Amino acid sequence: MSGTNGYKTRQRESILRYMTEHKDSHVTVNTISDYLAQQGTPVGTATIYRHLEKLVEQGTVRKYTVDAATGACFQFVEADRKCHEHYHLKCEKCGKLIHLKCSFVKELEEHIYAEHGFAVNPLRTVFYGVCQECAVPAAPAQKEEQNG
Amino acid sequence: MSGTNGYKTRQRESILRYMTEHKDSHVTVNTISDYLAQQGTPVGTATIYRHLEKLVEQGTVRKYTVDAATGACFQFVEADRKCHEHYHLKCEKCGKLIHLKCSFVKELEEHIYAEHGFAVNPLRTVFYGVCQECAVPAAPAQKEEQNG
DNA sequence: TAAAATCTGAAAATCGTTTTCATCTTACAC
DNA sequence: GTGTAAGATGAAAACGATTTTCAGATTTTA
Repeated sequence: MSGTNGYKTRQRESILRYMTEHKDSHVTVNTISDYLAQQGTPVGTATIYRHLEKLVEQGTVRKYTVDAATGACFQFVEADRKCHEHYHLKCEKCGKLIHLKCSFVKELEEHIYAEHGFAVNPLRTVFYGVCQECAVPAAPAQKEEQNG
Repeated sequence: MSGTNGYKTRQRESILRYMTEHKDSHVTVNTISDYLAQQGTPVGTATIYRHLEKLVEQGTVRKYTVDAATGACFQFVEADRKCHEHYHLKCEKCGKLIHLKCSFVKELEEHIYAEHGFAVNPLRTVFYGVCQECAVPAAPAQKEEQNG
């Protein structure tokens, strides 16, 4: 609490490194678990969950859900980017994160605050949807899990 | 499949009626289960899940997730009502969920699609922030589940 | 080096959701 | 009405993601 960021452990390093090296894909706890086990440096799932939770709390990692059956997804967020000044668009299909720099959104933020008395937090708010590349003209009519 | 919509049963009627009478709230399987049990017409959760699944398949009901810990939410959808989809504001402090019916957001949605080529999914997108009640007064600071 | 703070992971506990399966109901022909 | 096949039901077990427990291991700090 008092400025501490926790002890430096092999597990913590492994997880953090994995996150920084996989910024553009849907990372789940299993993804990480399987990878580390395969690398010969297994880490218990409980530990992975615990570290990710802390990383999310401190804003280093973002937590989101694409498919309820798959479980939570996590994504590393770069600190050097002024992410607090813009919003994000997250493609539900490819997992890509788009940094949206748009004055329109800022206006909406102000509108919501002025008219609805709600102070939006840009850091945690993510717009989910489908990006241009993943937008398929011909609807494949799959048996996909609904999510909205 | 061949035009059949299943047998007409008490359980099916109860569930459908509940959905049509609660179009504006977050309905979960437990919500329905508790209500029907209290009404003296209990329906097993497995049955509720089964019926909701069918209703979702046929487009009568929409399935979405607001909070992973709470589980799936369901909402009755009327054909003429689809354009009235609304967004949600989630207070990070007290956990309250606010239904935001605001044309400004709709405009933003259209703007993002037209100018940024991204099709926002309104039901999966949640604005996180702080509500009016939790704003200035002593922060209630709870241990809420993260979801952004 | 010792004590205190923190971390780890196997196993158990939770919790939402799905499946199993033996038993009812409904729809429909006779 | 009676018989029956397709479909529905629900208690309990199974499942899968996530959390908690707890005894033992590790990192810090003094």
